[in-house]
Amino acid sequence: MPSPHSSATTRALPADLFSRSVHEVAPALIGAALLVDGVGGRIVEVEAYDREDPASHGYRGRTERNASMFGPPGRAYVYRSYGIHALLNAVTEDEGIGAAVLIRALEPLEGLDRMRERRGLERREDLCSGPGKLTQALGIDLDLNGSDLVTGPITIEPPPADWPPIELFAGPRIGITKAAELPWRFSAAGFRSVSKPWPPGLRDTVAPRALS
DNA sequence: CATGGGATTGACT
DNA sequence: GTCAATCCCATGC
Repeated sequence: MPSPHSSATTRALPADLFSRSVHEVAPALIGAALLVDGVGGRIVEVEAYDREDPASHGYRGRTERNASMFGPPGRAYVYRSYGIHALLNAVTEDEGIGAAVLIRALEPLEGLDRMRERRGLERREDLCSGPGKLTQALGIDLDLNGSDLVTGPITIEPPPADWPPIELFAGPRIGITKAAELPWRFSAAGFRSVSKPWPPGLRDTVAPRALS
């Protein structure tokens, strides 16, 4: 429920944010608000996939499935994982370049009742603690592949000013076998909603970067 | 054309 | 800890 005096909730992301390097966009999205029709929360975990990354869907070029990854920045790349789950990415960098940020976890903040209905679960920390869980909780499916992340229905906005600052961690990505050593997973410290805990000794703090 | 693996999750031993 | 659910795509014959 944004008050008319709260510029923080209506402030836009930098217009060119998604056109920047995926390695800049990924940590910048930690802490941002992700919403679909009033349901969503704060992004607490992401991973970066760049054009030269063997683990990226874009690595071997454009296919029917990954076409939106090569489209304009600031769009959604939604694909079906393991034949079952829909996973959400934010497309980055110039059109023609396959690079995207996988959204891996949210801290649920808005519309928790609808999340619980869709997920068939009660516990808050289980609602959005994984890339397939958050898409189910927010009702994101393949029909939103290619949709605009600024105009919606899926929107990503900067964190409202009254949300506390976040301590950012970087570490290895999850669930991949190729290029698994690259520290391109980013998460917010102190949230139970991250999809998996950090292995001890495999994390480093990163200075949070302002969205400007 | 057949096969195998994957940016996952939930149920089960 | 193991395993099955099941779609897209890469690889190899």
